[in-house]
This record gives sequence, structure tokens and C-alpha cells, in this order.
Amino acid sequence: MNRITIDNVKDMNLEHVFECGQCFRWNDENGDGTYIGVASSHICHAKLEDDRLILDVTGGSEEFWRDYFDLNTDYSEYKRRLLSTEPKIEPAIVNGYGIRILRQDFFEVLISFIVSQNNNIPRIKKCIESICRTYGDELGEYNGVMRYSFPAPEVLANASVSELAELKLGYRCEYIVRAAEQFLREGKPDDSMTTEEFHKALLSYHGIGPKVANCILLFGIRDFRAFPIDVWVKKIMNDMYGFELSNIKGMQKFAYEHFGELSGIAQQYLFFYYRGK
DNA sequence: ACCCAGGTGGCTT
DNA sequence: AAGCCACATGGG
Repeated sequence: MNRITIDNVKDMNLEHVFECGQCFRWNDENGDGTYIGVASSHICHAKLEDDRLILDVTGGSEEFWRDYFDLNTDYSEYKRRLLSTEPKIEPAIVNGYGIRILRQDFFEVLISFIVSQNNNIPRIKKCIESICRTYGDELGEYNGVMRYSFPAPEVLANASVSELAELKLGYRCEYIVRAAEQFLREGKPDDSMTTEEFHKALLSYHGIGPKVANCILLFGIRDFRAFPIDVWVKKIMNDMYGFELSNIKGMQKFAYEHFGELSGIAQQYLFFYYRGK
């Protein structure tokens, strides 16, 4: 393991980053507030001591990890802007002050959030881990456990549905194989696309609806205008603003008008706050 | 036995 | 457009 130390890190808390629902492959395995995970083909053990981020990694430059943890972005500025347009979310921001949106691999996000539908987070994690164990590459052992990469699109596209069924992915098996095939054919929707076009392109995937599409926009290409509405966010919007649980359109419009280009960031603070209660 | 989880597809009004 | 229901799995 190489050690990378990054000083003067603001607006960061590892639990907030890794438990806010944006990723599924990082865990506090030792129960000491440090997190172990995999990004690209690198294993990482992350610790945060005051404002010093200490990363023990098997690869990746400091620039890679700065990028991954989004350390070149000023989240204090995000918080100020959100509070100026919607002061009511202050408790959520205070609670999740250390959330940062990771720069994750697009394909991993695509598949992970297909798995997430109508599923709970502990089981989503198990499902994704078994996908990696079965189809990913061995990266080496750390902390007594073999670590794996997230599989390449080619590998999942060539997997059989019945094979995937053994991983207890349920009815999502077919979605996964078809999504990998489509991704290979079409690639990542183009950077020149608008949010609306990108969203529409994602909806053409079998097994991706509006909620998962918004998660992929937010976590896969970091389009912060996306505001994913799941069962938790419905409860939040009902609780804070009195929206009917069925009024998704109203909630989307509210987010667009009050959170604007930072909707996804606001959503993360709210989601983390309410799930913790 | 029932309900729920970072929902979606498909069919019926 | 809106309202149903089935879908596979495991935990509470």
C-alpha cells in the first residue's frame, strides 16, 4: 500500500460521504470510522484525522484520488447558495456537512442503480459485491479479504441471465445483461447532451425509470440538476412541504425552482438526514 | 403471514 | 395521464 496524505480538507466526513446512498462498495469494516473500498482497479483504506485525509492505496495518483473524492470543489459555497434559496434545509446540511459527491465510474453507477430498484441498501451492497466477486478481476487481498474490481461492460454483456440468477438478483438479472449490451452498443450518452436528452436516453434502457435515471445523472455524470425521488424523498417532501406522496411532478418542480443547479446536492443532504432519523 | 426496500414494465381505465 | 399489479429476495 502507498500512503497519500492530503491536508486542509474542508467539508468532509467519511461516514457522510459513504453512507449517504451514493455508493455501495465502501464500508467501515473495522468499526473505527475508517472506510475500505475500491475505485477503478485500486483498493483504498481511507481515514480522516481532523482535516487531514490519509489514503492507503494500491494505486492511483494523488490527482486521481483528489478527483475521486471531489476535493477540488468548494462545498461551503454550495451550502451558502442552497441556504440562500431554501433556508429550511439548514438542519439537513448541518447534519450531513461532510457529504461530497464522488466521481464514480459511469458503468458501475448504471448497473448499481438498476440493482437498487425496489431493494434496500444492505441487500444492494450484497448484490453488487457478489457481481464483483463473480465477474470482476481479483485485485489482491486486503484486511484478510480478497478484493475485486467492478466488472467491465463486456463481461456482464456476455453473462447469462440464469448465471446471474444464482447471485439472487431477482428479476433484475435481465435488466443488467441488456443494459450492459446497450451500453456497449451506444456508449455513455454524449457530453453535449442536455440534461433532458440524457435523461431520455437513459429511460430507453429496459429497467431504468425516472428515479434510477436521475440517480445515474447525479452520481454517474455529476449532473447536479437531477433530483432523484425515492420512497424516502417522498416522505421528506411530504413531511417538510406537505406534498401528496403521489405528487412526484410537484416535488420535481419544487426542487427545480428552489434548489436549481444544486438539486442533487440538496437531495443528498435531505436523504442522509431523514434516513438517519 | 404481511410489509417494506434508493421502482419499473405493462396493462387497464 | 393516472391507477393498478406483478416482479425476486431477504429482513423486520
